[in-house]
Amino acid sequence: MSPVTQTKPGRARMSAAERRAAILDAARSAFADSGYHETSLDAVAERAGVSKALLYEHFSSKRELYVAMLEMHVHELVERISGAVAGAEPGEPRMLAGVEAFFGFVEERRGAWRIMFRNAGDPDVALRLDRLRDEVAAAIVQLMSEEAERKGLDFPNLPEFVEMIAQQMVGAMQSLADWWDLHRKVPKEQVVEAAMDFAWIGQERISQGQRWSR
Amino acid sequence: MSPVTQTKPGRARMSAAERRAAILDAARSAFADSGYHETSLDAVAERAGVSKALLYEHFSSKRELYVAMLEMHVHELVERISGAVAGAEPGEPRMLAGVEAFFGFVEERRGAWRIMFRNAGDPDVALRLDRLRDEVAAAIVQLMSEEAERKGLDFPNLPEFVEMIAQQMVGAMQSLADWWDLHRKVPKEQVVEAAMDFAWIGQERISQGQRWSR
DNA sequence: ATAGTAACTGACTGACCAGTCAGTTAGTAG
DNA sequence: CTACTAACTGACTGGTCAGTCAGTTACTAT
Repeated sequence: MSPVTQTKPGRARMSAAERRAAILDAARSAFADSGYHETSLDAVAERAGVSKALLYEHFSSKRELYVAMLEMHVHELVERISGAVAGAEPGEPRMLAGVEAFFGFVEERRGAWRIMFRNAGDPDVALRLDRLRDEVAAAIVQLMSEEAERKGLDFPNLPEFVEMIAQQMVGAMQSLADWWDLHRKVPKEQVVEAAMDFAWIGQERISQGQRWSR
Repeated sequence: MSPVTQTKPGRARMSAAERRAAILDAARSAFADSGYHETSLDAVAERAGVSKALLYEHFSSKRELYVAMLEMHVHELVERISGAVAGAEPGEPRMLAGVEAFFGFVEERRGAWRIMFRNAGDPDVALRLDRLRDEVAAAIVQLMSEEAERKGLDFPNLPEFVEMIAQQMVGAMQSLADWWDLHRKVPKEQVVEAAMDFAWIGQERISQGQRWSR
């Protein structure tokens, strides 16, 4: 037996990149459980199986760690949606693809979803998320405009109008996702369907020039 | 001149009820500025022009103070909406009344709105707000069902379906209100119109049995 | 006046926690 | 084997802040 160089099990030494990834993962699960302010870095360190000091070898502050972790998931979400949208035919199939990609993310990355839109807590972080929402809304505005042009219709000339519709679509999806998070028994297809029923129909009628009164 | 009993100006002694109200008001403005965690009770006390110890004569903890303040505004919002809804004819006018009351609140009570849905921060507080959202959604479900019955239509039998539509309506309004908070130049009527265009049309078509595909 | 009580305060404490530092340990190049 | 470096740690600190306490001040009833 050569009992030399024996490291504690589970305390394997890792390369910087591996350790960084492990810390990000621990951060995700810790923050998802308790929110930003309620989670101490000691708790994150413990979950990652390292000392708190090591966290500072990889991230220069609590906020930086949080933001790096958040950004990772934001990036994934954006990639998934924009990939799905880009690969679909214009019009209805495109919207369906986007909606499905979105709810797919929510389904698979439950923890990530919670962090992204339910725990912000910190003002700066909330700001970053607001920007994300606005980007998504802007993308929707873009698609709706193309759509309208394709059909030879024109939207109400009021420039804020389309923006307001897009903001509502984003809010509706987000709210539905939150609800779903607490009602997981409902299968994804039904959720997607409800989203399409509500948002697509509303949007489509509006783009045909129909308004609520008269 | 009778320079006796002279209190420092602005440090007037008040009855318990007056002081309580003053503290709640200071709390609203302080919390609205910086969020729950970022606001210290010393800051609230200073804004109210009293010592921190006095806060504890009226509220037994920071959270209790926050919740009391929140509850006050939640109550006002609920009253305004339910009052407006109750006083309107069923169907479209009813929804319009509700939407108008809602955006009226957002317009007049800007600070309150921000506190309520933008800087919860604390998990318990977020829970209270979730419950509010669910109550509102439940009320919408109720109205939609009555509406459907009145018209002799029936909604998709799937019980979760109506719930999902209602959740989306709530989310859409909330999101639009947030957007409006940053784009105040847009007049209320246009915001209300956009909300009605999106949500009413979507809801109405669905209640006529129309679905997005086929 | 005087006693009683309700409003109010300054000064304190104990816990928590982000962030630091002076090291130790384990791979790895020569 | 040795020197070098990169991964890693325990123990500490300084600041913040919710919550407390031992009072003081002003109003009110008798």
